[in-house]
Amino acid sequence: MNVVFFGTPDFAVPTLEALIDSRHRVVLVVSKPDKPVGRSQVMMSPPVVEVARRHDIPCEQPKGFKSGAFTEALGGAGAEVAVIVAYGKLIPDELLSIPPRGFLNLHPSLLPRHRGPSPIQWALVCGDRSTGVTTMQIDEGMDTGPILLQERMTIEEGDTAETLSPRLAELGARLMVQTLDGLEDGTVEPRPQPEDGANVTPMLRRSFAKVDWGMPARQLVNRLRGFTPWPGLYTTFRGGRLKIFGLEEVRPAPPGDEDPGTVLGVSSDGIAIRCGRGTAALMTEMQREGRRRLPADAFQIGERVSRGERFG
RNA sequence: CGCGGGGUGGAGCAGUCCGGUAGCUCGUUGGGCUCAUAACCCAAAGGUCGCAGGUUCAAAUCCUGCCCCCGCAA
Repeated sequence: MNVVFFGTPDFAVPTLEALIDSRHRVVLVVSKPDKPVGRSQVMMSPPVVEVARRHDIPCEQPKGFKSGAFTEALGGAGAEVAVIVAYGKLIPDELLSIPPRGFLNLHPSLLPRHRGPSPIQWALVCGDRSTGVTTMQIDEGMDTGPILLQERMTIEEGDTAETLSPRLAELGARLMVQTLDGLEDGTVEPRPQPEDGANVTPMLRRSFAKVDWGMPARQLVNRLRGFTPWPGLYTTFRGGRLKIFGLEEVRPAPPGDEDPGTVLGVSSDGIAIRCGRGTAALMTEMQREGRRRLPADAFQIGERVSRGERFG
């Protein structure tokens, strides 16, 4: 089949490459506009665009869909189906009917669980033991369309969004090719999503990164996993910002009624901090603003954190 | 030119504003103590103070340029 591919970040790259290598043909790639990146604000193209260029596939990077220019380009591409993987913009309903077979989406969760914009991160934040990928047909709702194929994946104890994303991207890439093959052969049938177990994940926001030490330790650890590498986790310390890169729950938690954020003790393993509901967490790796990222023992040598001091 | 912090023995930091023989904690090495120890005591080694130039009797410290690392914001 001739395919139009919508995608932007690294997560979308494996699917695009898998489609290029498949029996289908990518006739047009659509991605978000270039944007300035980094401290020096250099203009950078999205990863998907880089791949498209390497394969000499035509590219569109519309700023919006209001003008008819893009509608025309989409219609003129002559594709039977559109595939969306982490494009980053909502497709207006009036475009959905342009490709004869509609729009397909690769969603990195086991729908209907974790609909919405940040399913990978939220699976980790919720402490899920497994997650997966779903291919589906797009309808007017938010990730509510009929399911085509689904595959489960185990979440490892040490997984973060950073380690889980590429694995799901690879799994999803294979699944999307299977889905297209199956649609073409008539062996894959859309089936409606159950409403049971559905939830919608909120878009990640910068403000989520600030630690609330009143949360139970386990929840803070899960948030760190889900928010790595972005937006991360930080707390305030001696008037500055302290990024947290390593956090473990202390079990069993030492007894006591200190305020959340209080330092319970310091060792070469890390700094033990009181969290919500009587729990405690051990901060094992951190970074002061302007400074380098450090393991707890090195941090402690320079900073001399003492028992009773407060974070947050 | 988006805003800001930092580069000082192997590690992490202080010292820079108010120039004057480089300091703290940890580590390393040797010795001691101990049944023993990552614990304790004593001692030692180890530094072109990011690079280049300038001012000065004298520069980690003041001035100029450059390199590298990082936080914020995008």
